[in-house]
Amino acid sequence: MNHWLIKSEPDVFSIQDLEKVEQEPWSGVRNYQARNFMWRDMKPGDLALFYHSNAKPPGISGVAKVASASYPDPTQFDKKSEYYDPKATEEKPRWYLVDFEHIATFNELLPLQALKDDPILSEMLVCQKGTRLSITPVDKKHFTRALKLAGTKI
DNA sequence: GCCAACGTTGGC
DNA sequence: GCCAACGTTGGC
Repeated sequence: MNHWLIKSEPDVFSIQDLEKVEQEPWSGVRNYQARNFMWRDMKPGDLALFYHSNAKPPGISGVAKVASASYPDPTQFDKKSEYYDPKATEEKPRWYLVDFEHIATFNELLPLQALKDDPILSEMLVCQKGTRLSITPVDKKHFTRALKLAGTKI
């Protein structure tokens, strides 16, 4: 099983939103590296840290689970969508996504600063300067450590 | 609001 | 295929 970190701006879609809807298609990813992770590497049952970016403060807010195989992101075909891609066709889709299912919401956000202050978690990609990828692979040891610091068991 | 980092676009 | 210009991300 692989572990991941997925970023979302809480103003747009937060862990609380995911908790409400229970499951959500991760649409709108328009970066090839992030797409490849979803399309090629994510498997149903994989677990992801849910990270709030552009938040005050930013940090990990909970855990989600990959709940589907990958399939074409329908918003790429929708002319009314802000994620519409004129170069994508139904025959040759460009963008793929998976569904995520809510697993846990942390009692308290695990802030980015706490990740940076931790000798183990500070190795994570999200702590490195200039890492803008919205989906990154995470070592199991980092995933486990984050849950421990958050005081959450799943 | 600033700005560093970095991905994408398009002219050549 | 190079690379400058441009746009976006996201912490601060």
